[in-house]
Amino acid sequence: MPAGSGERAGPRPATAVRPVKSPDLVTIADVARHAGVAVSTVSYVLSGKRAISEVTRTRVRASIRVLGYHPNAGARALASRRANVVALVLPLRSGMQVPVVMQFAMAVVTTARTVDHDVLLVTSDEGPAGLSRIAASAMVDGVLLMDVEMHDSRVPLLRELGRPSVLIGFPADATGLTCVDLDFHRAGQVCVEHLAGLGHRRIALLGAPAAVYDRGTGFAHRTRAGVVDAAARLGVDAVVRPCEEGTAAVRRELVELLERWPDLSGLVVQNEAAVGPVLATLPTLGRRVPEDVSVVGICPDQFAEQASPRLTSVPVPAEEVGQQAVSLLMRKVHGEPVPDATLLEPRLTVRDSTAPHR
Amino acid sequence: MPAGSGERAGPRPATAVRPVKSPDLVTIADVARHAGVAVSTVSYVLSGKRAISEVTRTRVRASIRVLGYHPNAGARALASRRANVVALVLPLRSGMQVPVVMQFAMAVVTTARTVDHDVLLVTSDEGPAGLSRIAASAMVDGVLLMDVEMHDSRVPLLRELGRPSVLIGFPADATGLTCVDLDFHRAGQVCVEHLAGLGHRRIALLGAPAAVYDRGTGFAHRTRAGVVDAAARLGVDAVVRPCEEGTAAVRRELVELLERWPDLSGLVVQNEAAVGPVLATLPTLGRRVPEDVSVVGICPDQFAEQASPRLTSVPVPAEEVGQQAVSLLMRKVHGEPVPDATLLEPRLTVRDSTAPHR
DNA sequence: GCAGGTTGTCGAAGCGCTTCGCCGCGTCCG
DNA sequence: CGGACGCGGCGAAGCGCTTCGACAACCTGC
Repeated sequence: MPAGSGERAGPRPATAVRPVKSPDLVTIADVARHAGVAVSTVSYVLSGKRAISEVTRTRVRASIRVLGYHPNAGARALASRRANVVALVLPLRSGMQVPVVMQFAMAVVTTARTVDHDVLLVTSDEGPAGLSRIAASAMVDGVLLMDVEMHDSRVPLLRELGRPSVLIGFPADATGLTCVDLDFHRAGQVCVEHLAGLGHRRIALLGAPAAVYDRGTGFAHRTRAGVVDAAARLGVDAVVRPCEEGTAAVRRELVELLERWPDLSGLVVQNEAAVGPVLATLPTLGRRVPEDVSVVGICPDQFAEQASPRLTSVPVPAEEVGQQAVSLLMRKVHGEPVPDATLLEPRLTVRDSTAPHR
Repeated sequence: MPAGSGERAGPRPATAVRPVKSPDLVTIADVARHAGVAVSTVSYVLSGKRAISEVTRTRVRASIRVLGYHPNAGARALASRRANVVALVLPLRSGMQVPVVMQFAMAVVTTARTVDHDVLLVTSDEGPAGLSRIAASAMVDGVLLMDVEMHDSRVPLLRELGRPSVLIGFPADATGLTCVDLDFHRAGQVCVEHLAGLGHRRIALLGAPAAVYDRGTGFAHRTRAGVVDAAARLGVDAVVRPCEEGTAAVRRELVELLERWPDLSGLVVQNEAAVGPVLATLPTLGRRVPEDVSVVGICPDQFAEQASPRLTSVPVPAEEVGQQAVSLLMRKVHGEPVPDATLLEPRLTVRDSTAPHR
């Protein structure tokens, strides 16, 4: 070793040290040498795929810690044919429920980390090519697809790819696919049941923006179906309408709705961005919440809590969906069988925005 | 080829097929064979690092297309010591401006793709360990850090890491770091200048939630400073207050503010979640917008457009910041010099929520 | 007509890791 | 007491790619 190369009394504060070799580099070979064992032994200590004696194991672990060793991801992927990375394919477009998407993403990342995987963020606007690239380059072991539409162009591709995948949301034809989502159909029903139970006989669903329905996004359609179903079954009149975002649009919609059906007394709102405006606007139209009109939201709890009055709601359990999705994906990656469909039961939380019909 | 191995009328729905060879595989060797050249030649065609004759090049390209070849990312990373991936480190916590963050993320992904890079999503709640792991495992060529705080614990670490990095936001001590952001200080000034120009003599800044200030988040502090500066310079009275999210909190805040300073006629709102409530609440307190009170927002254009009245605002140019960040990062990755600080000039768009003081 | 460049292509040596086969032990059993 | 076996460890063969040096073949210009 060149004398005194390790320490410097120079002015530089950090970054010093950096032993002998080039920038990064602490390879498994370094660890092996330091611990006085073979490279393969270190590998086995790490993977646990073969028995290693207690004593060697601790020695190797110590060397790893001392040297600050982290396996090179590329090399590992190459040799093991496992990248320990999953792709998260997010839509990138208007009308999507941004905070919910974010919650999903975060839940996915967090859960993935607990099983030693990282997350590659892919936008679907790169289209099929993006998916193929990711898959073919073996960058990822599996794919998580969000915001799936009823007739989603990515779905057939995904089938061909033959890579483990899990969809968050349901396409029209889910054959051979693994899907997870809140049971929106049931969620729609639950909202109506709640309102009907309070005696409301005419209700409205204020849904996602029209573009979302046109795109055939599953959750919107399924919620609508659930609302219509339950209404018919319970004998209440339900009118469903898409709703654009923005205070002005919401006001317009409400005015029209109340003009046409003055006896409207229950509202289901499935549009995060509309919740605030709806609650703010109703009083200005002479309808108090909940005295005159009861409002149920399908939106994150955070919104419901912050609204005033606090909103009775069915939250989208983003966290839970994200966790489920990752754990299903991991099972597929490991070749285990998984159920095709996982529907999470909606839970309605009663707060201050709903009351019995007068 | 085994006769008829491609199609199967069997009962299994998907996952079938799996032609001849093992799972994935179309390697560079396959391409070379198909094109009748050496492996290295294919590599050079791909990278353009050596001259290849027109004729060979097209032949190779054709083979690549025919076989649907995509280079194995792991192998490439291993051999070239380049992962072609950048890490995007996002905060995961309350009080953050979710839609803006999302916009950043999307801009980053999109821009990264244009320079042939992918994006690994990392949450900072894994802490320093996460960063070290990512860096040491050579998964990424560079790091993008979002939502940087004034005294951010990740910053010293980042310095030591010696990996190319770019921060979105500014820490207190930015020595040796590359940072990009909207010039929030200037943004605060611009808002005040606009209001002062309209004749308003007492204004308030309704800022981010208190937690954000406590955390020492740069943009909040810098905006506040800008507001205070400009107010002093222009001789207007400015009061600054943090503001929690939620309709109720906003109302409380406004009531208090107006009680204490009845002559308040200008409001700067830097809190996406508060914009709607503020505009909805002011009229109920007997203040029309913009006749009695002028409101300027620092928030995404989308919010400003959807508000009613349409909000005069300084948007956070997430798209531009994202692009800048990526392109700076790429230059660092390639060893080129880059400026330490990139401050984007704020642009104020006048809409319907501000008017001359009466 | 030949030294000295180009230009285009090839072969081979790794990059850092996993994994397979092998082997020297100590144990257990027949 | 010898063969079978499990345990703990080693060495080496790749994984698919990039890159370096070599080297034909083809120009130049004197």
